[in-house]
Amino acid sequence: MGTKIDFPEHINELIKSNSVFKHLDDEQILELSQEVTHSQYKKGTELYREGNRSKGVYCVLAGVVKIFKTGLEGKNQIIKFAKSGDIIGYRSVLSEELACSSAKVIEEANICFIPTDSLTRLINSSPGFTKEMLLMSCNELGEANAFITEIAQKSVKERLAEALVILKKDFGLDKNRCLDISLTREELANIVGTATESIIRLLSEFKNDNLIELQGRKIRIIDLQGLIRISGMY
Amino acid sequence: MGTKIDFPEHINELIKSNSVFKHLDDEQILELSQEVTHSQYKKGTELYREGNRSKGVYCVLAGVVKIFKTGLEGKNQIIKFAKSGDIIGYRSVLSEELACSSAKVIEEANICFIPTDSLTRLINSSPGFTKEMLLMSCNELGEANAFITEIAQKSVKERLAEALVILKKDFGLDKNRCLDISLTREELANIVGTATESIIRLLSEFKNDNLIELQGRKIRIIDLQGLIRISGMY
DNA sequence: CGTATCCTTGAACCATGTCAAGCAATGTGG
DNA sequence: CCACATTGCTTGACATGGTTCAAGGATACG
Repeated sequence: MGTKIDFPEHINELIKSNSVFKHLDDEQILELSQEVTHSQYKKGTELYREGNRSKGVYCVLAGVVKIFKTGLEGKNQIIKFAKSGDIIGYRSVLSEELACSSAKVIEEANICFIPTDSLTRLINSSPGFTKEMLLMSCNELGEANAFITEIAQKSVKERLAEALVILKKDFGLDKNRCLDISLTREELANIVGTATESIIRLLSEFKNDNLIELQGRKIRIIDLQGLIRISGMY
Repeated sequence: MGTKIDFPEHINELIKSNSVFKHLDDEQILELSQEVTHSQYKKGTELYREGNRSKGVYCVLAGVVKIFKTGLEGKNQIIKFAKSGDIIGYRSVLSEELACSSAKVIEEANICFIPTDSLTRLINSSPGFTKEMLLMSCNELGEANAFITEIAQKSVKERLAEALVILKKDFGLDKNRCLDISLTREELANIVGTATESIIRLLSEFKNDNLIELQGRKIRIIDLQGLIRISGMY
């Protein structure tokens, strides 16, 4: 087993991180490995910003990045979180448009960067790669459509309950059964699409109803079924 | 000029309808033409339904189809309208999942159907086709993300104004400067994500403010700039 | 030309946003 | 290590946009 060619460790990790790369042959990987850069990013780093020209895509190997759009009065809407295995920023690169969202590191992250030209070459030379990208895009599209319906039809309380359930699914729980992601109240509000104050009041309501416990930003899940019931998921 | 092979007329129209087909060679088109079916659908026809297994994709040559998701209390959220040149239902086919939305004809439509197997073969044999599909998917993804932010942050009034502006852009105006698409108040509500009554009250407010005129389902656009200003688009 | 669907309006209610004020936690420079 | 600044959190009071319910009128379509 093992690769025949001795690629840098971050390239091996990159390839393992996402199935889009699985069809590439050694030659394509070699070429790619000479163009991919790799960095550690601190919390708060902005990877790209809405309205700017994209220079390439980012592949998250570790850490967490939030993807968001800024509305009229500077209020942000979080579209998704990217974590290990996620590729972000590809939409504007492929459509050759300005970035339509911003990306900011919210947990120290380990990220590879693939320049536009390299990505374009992969698309043109590897049908398998393109096909995997297409699948990825379709999956995100399905999630986005579900999100639209949810935000349009459910109450803030239902949406918050669902957000907690989804965060639990995506990031899991630590040893204390707390959500393994640290978000400010404002960020929670920017997921749910509501005011910070509403989040605070609902979280404390959930606490009173013995669904969760709170210690600062730590949210301990006590009654997952209860949250699912409130969220109206099925 | 003209094609060397004499394909059925609907196949020629299909190929002209959308750039995803532009990279196919005569052999691929010939094969496709033997598998594609073609029908006229009356208003109200259901093409597919949320939760069912998809058998293929639909290419709209003429008419209008609404794509929507049904929420908990039977309330629908319209995700998009498909018209001439649009391909629908591809997400679930490619992801091999059950359909996550429903499609219903709202204006008599002329539609080609491409079975799953044919689509899969095209994807596997034509990198150009796959690439175009990827672009299409990315564009829809961009629109979906914009929609999320809008519905999460804007008031019902702003969203209705924006919906009218977008309908004007997508469907144009007839000779009387009326929107060239006929929607019930309920359908408008299902786009905007609100109650039918709210739409009625806001439409009549817009009428009082000399932005639009109403004659049944006909909506005449009087002051497009005014609508754009209210919508907060820029 | 009757039936079903759609549209409209009023009234009451309430979920949610907004504003204001104070506290807690965290970080920074002297 | 303290003082100060900054940022985030919480709570209360209040305003209001939007939903819901109910009832009657208009319109579309077979």
